[in-house]
Amino acid sequence: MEISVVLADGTSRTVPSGCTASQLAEMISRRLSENSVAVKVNGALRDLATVLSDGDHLEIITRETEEGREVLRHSTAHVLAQAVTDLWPGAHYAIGPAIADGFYYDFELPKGEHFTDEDLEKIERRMREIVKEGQAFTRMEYSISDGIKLFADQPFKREIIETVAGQATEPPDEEELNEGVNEGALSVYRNSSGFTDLCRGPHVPTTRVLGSFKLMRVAGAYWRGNEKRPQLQRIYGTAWESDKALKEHLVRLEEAEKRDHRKLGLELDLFHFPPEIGGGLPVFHPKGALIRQLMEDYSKREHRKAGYQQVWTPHIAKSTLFEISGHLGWYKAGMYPPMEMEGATYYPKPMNCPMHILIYKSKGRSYKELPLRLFEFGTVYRFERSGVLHGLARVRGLTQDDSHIFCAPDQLPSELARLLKFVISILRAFGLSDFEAELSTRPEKSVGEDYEWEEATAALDHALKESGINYTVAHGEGAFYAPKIDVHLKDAIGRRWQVSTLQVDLQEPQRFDMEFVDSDNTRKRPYMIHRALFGSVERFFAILLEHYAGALPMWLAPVQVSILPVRDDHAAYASEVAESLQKFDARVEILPADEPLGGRIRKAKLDKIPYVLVVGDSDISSGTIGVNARGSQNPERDVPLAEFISRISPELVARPLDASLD
RNA sequence: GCCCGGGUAGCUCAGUCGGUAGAGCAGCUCACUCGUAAUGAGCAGGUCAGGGGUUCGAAUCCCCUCUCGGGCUCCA
Repeated sequence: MEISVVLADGTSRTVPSGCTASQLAEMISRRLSENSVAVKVNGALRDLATVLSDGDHLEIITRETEEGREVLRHSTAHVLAQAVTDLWPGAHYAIGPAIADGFYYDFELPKGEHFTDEDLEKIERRMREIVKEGQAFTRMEYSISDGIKLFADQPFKREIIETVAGQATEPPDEEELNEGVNEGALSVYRNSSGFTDLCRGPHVPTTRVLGSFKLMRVAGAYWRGNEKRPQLQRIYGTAWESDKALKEHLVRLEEAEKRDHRKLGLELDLFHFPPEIGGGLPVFHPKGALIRQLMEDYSKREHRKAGYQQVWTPHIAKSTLFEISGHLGWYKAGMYPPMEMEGATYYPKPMNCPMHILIYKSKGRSYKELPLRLFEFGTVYRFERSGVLHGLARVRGLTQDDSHIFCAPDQLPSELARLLKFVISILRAFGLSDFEAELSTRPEKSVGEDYEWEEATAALDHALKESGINYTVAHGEGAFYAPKIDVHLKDAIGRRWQVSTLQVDLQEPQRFDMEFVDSDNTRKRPYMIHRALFGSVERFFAILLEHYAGALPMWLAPVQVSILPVRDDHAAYASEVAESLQKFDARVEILPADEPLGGRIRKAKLDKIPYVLVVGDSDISSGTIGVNARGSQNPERDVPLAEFISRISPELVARPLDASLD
């Protein structure tokens, strides 16, 4: 008997009945067979041991594809659990999925034991033994009741099974499906040594195909992500299709570490976090403050051009304000504690919106004033839990480039579209170009009328379509009072950061009883849009530093040109050159000749100065300079000063070309 | 907040078995005056995060606190 299957390239192939995917791969080529880790049968991932049926559409998954890596990682996680249960008999294992670049597995050790860093080496050694043994992964199906017996001494596995079996209340979620539980039957994998795990699979045929992995770290993780449940020990690892790919990944991690804004902040003398001030509260040194100022100045100018009016509001306000706004109701945990003064209670503001609303309400508003766009670099304070603080990316005192736009209901779609374009144009001006947006819709727990939500969500959707930006819809991920758009960007080494956020607020205009007089002389309620563009200046600062690895574009560099006289007697000429450049608003420093030139070059390079100029005898006589540009391997000699000035003057002016609106 | 790991000079780090603190860079002084990624010498710099305990003796062992990092949870 023979059957016919369809391969990924569309061709048909006749194979004997009973043929498995792995046998098919062997028939096609030895190379394919060696590189295959799983198979997609009619679109579903399966083990290579799967017996093929007539008419199946097949795609052999090889190890270097994303899906192939996922299988390798998942199988490696499985080996990790096996190693841990070998070394700690009685250890409970919970879940162990593949994740970006690797995998993890959560454990609970007997007698309250915890893993230490040294244990990772021990576990890794055991894993390598298992890999060497070439243990086969075999898939089996169990009934729910047999499964519960099988995992009698594995409480977490049992809980997963019981949940699905209806002995608990929750329906199966994605995680449980991943773990191999489905209505009525369990999918279980057993190694040849007897280790058994609940798992949907697929897995590689034997552990021998694994090996390019490394355990990275141990961390705490709550069972099912719930901080009320037991805290387990999570081991993270990375795994790849080859040692080469693994090594490349480790090099990428090193590269990312070099770009860490906390490290760069220290090296380039930009900011630090004095313990005397407190966690999450940075101070900016002169160079860091200058960069901030350049960012803010540019932003302010563009906001003015785009029809925003800048406002200023204080840092604290009486509790009354936050009672009206509702912050004390739903955001209290995120607020700094209150201060009592003259019988009133004051809070540091966690957001600027209530104060901007008061500016709106300071007088009667006409439809002729709308949209009213208020804008502020507003510093807010939020009580972030100590464990979440992370350099400038997550702080307790932050400055939002915050805007609140009040418009008539019929202006909402066009205003949002305009706003999103503006946001993108500013982000581009900072040299960022890889964006993705996320539209978050109404969550289950929320307030407001259905028609309001629909209208606001449709307006946001319209804006996204107008902007042409790629976006996904995150169903039910909106704030409880408003749908929103979040803009994410990818930096130079592919990391995603969330920056801008746009929200259509359905609550605050009501809470503050805001209104305007329309052209028909009736009072109407304005719509309100919250918008942070950088997100926070601190965070955006961090993103820029990491994106550029500290080598900021000319217009943001705190020092743009470093001038190095070769000898002391060239100092006067160096000053002349400096003055000429300063006439064009260049930020210049001179490194005097009290140490050898090579040493000074090195310092300037480590400071990532865009242009290092060397001036000596021949330059004085002919009015030239030596130019050593950042990133260039070939310093230039005898460049006429005027020529250099005209070369850099476009760079000295803030902003790249596509920064303006429309 | 929770789990794991750290905290030694401004920075990066060494410090063995518990015997009382060390290097490089940075800083300062002096000399050197040099054409493209580290000139040399000298000086100064420390309550070994803080507190408590064990000990004849603690950077080192134990406990507590603070703080930083990696995660979890959280994130308008």
